[in-house]
Amino acid sequence: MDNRLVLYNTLTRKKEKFEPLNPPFVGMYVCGPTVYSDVHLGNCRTFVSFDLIFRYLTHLGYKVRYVRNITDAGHLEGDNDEGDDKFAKKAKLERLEPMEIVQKYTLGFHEVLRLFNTLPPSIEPTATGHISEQIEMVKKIIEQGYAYEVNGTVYFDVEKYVKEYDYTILTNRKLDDLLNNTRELNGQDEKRGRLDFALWIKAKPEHIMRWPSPWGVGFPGWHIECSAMSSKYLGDQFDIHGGGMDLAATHHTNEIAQSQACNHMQPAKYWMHTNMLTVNGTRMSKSAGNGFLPHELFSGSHPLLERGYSPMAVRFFMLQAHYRSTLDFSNEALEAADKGYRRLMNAMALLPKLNATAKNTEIKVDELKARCYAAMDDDFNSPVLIAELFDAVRIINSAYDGKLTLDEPSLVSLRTLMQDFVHGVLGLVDDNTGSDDFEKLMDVVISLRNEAKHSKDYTTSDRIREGLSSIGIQLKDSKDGTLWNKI
RNA sequence: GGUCGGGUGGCCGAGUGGCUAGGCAGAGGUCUGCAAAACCUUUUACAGCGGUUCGAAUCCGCUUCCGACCUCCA
Repeated sequence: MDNRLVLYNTLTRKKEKFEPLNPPFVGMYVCGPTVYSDVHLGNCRTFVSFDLIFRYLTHLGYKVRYVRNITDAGHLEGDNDEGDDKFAKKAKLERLEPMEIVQKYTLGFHEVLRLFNTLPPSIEPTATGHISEQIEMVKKIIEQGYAYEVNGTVYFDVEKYVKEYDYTILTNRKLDDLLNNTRELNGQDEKRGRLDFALWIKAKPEHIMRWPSPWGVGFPGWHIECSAMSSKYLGDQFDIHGGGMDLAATHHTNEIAQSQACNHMQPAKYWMHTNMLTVNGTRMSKSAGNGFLPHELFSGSHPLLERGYSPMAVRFFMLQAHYRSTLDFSNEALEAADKGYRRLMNAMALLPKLNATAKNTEIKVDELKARCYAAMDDDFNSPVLIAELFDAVRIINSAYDGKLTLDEPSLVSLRTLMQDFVHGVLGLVDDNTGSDDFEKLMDVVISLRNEAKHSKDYTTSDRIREGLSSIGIQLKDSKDGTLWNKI
């Protein structure tokens, strides 16, 4: 097993050597979506990033248990007992039961991630399926003295917590600044401290999603589900906790506090945060109204797009940036990524057609392979990996053109390398191949055109080529025959 | 206002104290019936100003611009 993997830990703000608590097992928890609306591309980026991480850890031989939750309980719009439950609000708008909303957007989420070729997590627990675990955890936190109940609502006592623990460990903020920047408590507020947050919230009469608890009928606060479910499936302490960077300051900070108060240990050894997808330099988000929906991108129906892009081209686009960098979304950038993706896929398609020769012309596949691992070992640096793979693309194309030769071991090694990294680690597949029937049909068309060419009937051969081009099929002649691909 | 992260060539986007990132686009060439594809060659960089250093785009300081978080969002 590779032991040179280094990853950036938000907890320490440094790259650290990856040493799992119980090798070869790795526990990874990633905060999933709140399924009250369509996922947008920014959400997708996070899940594609963690898919890359999951795939690489698995590729290295780790036995990864990847837990990603579905948030389907009725959290409030704000972190206090005001505002509407998002599901109830949406249910009213769409005239559906809250659980119909949950079902609809859960299915949509799965469909989109399937199109992006992400592997399903090992466990995908839902918040509503773990109400009792959450209640148990709240009870334990109260027992430990870090929470208090007021009129059926339970609050986490941050002021007590900060006496023993570092509340701002994840984001390195100063407690005084947090206090100064938080709303004043108003007269009706039940909370003792300004930074206190709800673990369990008393349901108002109109609140639909509600469960009985020791404190009366209510629903869980918006951080407790992740603490409860991660410890249930991965233990009180596990290896990696991930999510979008936007979750670090509040959600993850409170998760750590809850787990520490309950179990007296850091829940995760490594905290990993993925950066935001931006549009014109500004974060893509639901509330800002600049969110692209996946189907708008695939079909090109979004007003800012000139055309549609395939899910795999978009995945490639995302992987060409490092997960901790922002990635800016534009027509030009997508266009470039799409072409690069096709170039990579075309080379992949040539790989089986290559023939080994007796001698190798100075191609050192082992060195290339080492560079690929070095790239991924350095905090999952997929852009550098892709740059290395384009070296392989050049080798493959040159070999196909007969401009260099590969001996049998090199060719086998090259094929394995490309298979492992392009398909296995990057999760890229060719979305442009047709069905078997279609392939056979193209063989017929191409042979007709080649007959015309041989008889110097270029009018006919060009008509075929232009006709195919007009329906998006590009022909590529070479000495060994004619290849085609969809544009 | 506080905390943090950035400003890299036409675009996207890596990286680094001295050695070509890569993709796309542009230019020239090879191949080709023509084209495409492919291959070869090639132009455009590191926000600004100081400092450390034999050497900085890379480290330090200042300036400036941008963004994220601090309020629901991956």
